[in-house]
Amino acid sequence: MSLIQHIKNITAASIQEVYGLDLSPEAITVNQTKPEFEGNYTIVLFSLIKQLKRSPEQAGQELGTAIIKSHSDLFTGFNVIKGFLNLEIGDRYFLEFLKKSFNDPKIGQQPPTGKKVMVEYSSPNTNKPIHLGHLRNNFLGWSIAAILEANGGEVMKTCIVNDRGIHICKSMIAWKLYGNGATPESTGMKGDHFVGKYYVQCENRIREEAAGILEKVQEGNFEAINEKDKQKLVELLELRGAIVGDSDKEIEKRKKIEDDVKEIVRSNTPIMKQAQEMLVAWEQEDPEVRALWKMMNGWVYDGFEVTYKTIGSDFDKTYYESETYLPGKRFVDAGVQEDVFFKKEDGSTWIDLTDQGLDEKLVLRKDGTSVYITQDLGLAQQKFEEFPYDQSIYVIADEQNYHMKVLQLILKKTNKPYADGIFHLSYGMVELPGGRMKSREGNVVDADEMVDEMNAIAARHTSESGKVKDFEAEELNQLYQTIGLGALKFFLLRVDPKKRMIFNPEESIDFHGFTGPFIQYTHARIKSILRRESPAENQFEATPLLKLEKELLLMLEQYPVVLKQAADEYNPSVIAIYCFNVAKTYNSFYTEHSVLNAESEEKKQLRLMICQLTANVIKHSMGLLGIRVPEKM
RNA sequence: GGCCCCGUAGUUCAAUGGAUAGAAUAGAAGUUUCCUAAACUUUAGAUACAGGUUCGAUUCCUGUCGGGGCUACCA
Repeated sequence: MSLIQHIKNITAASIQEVYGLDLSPEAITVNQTKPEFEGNYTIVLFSLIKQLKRSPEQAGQELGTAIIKSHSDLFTGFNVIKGFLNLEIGDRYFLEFLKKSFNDPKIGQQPPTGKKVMVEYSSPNTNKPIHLGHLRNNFLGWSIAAILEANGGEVMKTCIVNDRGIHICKSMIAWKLYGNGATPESTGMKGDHFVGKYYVQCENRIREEAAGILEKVQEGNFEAINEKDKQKLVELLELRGAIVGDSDKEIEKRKKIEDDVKEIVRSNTPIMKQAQEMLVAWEQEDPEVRALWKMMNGWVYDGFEVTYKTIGSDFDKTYYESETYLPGKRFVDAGVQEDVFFKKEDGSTWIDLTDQGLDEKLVLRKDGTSVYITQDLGLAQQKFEEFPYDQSIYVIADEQNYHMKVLQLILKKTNKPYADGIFHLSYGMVELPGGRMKSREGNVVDADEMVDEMNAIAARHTSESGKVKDFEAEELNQLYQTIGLGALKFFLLRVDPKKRMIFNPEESIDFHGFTGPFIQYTHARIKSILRRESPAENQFEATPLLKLEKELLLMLEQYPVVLKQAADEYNPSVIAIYCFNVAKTYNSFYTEHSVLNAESEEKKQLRLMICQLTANVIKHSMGLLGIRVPEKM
């Protein structure tokens, strides 16, 4: 049991004993004592005083006395300041903890709970390479899976590849029009980048063509627009003309309408029409289109494989949208039979969510083809059949909050037993100082380039320090990768997933301070000591612990609590922050006290054990973030 | 228009309703005959604004201002 939990239980028992009041241990707030006060843990009494019918001071004195009296083996003193009861933990507890756990490389690992959890993450589109935002997704998903496993869960990692749709057709049509039969091999490009090049080329072409059409449309010439869109455009242009003022609101309204107009014009460009035709041909299983699709997706998968291997993403099962959209349609058909979905006159299929405060939602187009959410319905069913989970986590950016809400709601309305287990791990997007990244506009930070750059910086720092001159070339490469990727992963995981974060490409990611390399360096320093001497498994006199020794042990003892918190909150940043604090405290300890030249043999043994324990906790916790720690750097 | 999220040092991030709001970085000043200075020590600097609830509010509620997202027969 963790010390904090133990203190809660003891406090509840003491309250029972002194006041005859039955309180749940969970109703008691126990914090770590602020450094400016005496003590290690603090019981906050304010919330209790009404029930205890005492002043905070009096309650503190009475409780403190009772707690010390009943557990003189654990506590050595207390003080009361205002409503805070500060408790001093005796050295003995920490020494026993140290002896018990210093040599456990799997420290923190919890026994199996039997809980089955599926984690879907990464889920790329196959029309372009992955960028910095996708890296946050990959690192988060991988780390959450590891954290849940460490807490005793049985975890299955999955990935849904969005391998069909209009975006892929854009790459395909551009390649057909401008590629001249080029391949990744013939150009020496990585497959995903190669295909992404054509996606951007298609977008550029759309923009060019749209500009010309837009000009004509504004002159009242609609010859390039289909009949239905023409109606819409006329309406929109009228609406726009009616807004004449120049207040901020009116300017914004006009801009919104203009954006709608642009979007309609874009879909009427010749190249876009070709892409749409290609999509229809794909659904009709046109052999030529399918062959091209297979070939280009194959190139992308070759590229992804390299990137995934580098960044450490792996999956127990990969799903493909091209294989789940048909089950999705069947899901909808079944729902129509059960009257959960309904058909409109034009043949489209919908679900009414207005009783939930949402709108009606389309689930099949009037031509019977599936939309985005259709395949998610089919996939959810398939997932549960293959892995009957207690919980299914979707690591998806927060721009899809509405989509995920709708998905879960539909599954509930269709009485699926697995609907309640669905959890959307909604994370904030990575933005640039100028706003969000848009593949369409090409202002993205490419993942492969980012990794290369981080490795290069790691190489520069390493050679400047000159500390690993005995390394072979291959070892050096490994080290650069460990440090560079460690810096990148830590940078993206140290922030609360729910919050969006800003990355400034002008300032490269730091290697000092609150960073991965800082912690890796601390680990390497510890290992340098342990290479010279290992702790002996002998009994040592419990000499009084010095302040930093005790502080470190106090912190290390909390590791399982931190692990649980990270799992409960689906938040790897809890671990990143904890691990940084451990490393920081260790560095102070390291500077202040010599290990190998300690004041006495007992102190040396004590400190060697602390070193060993610290290294184990750092290695294990960084491992949960997907970050390796080097023996030397 | 409707729904949702976010405003904390110059910057990037912390803070289950609890003590004097923590870090990192950038700034200023120091530390190496001694286990790795990617380190350590000292210093200065912030809760957008106005109300309310509370013994106590960065946190909860209301309003104002500012930023973002969603509201597709795109994915």
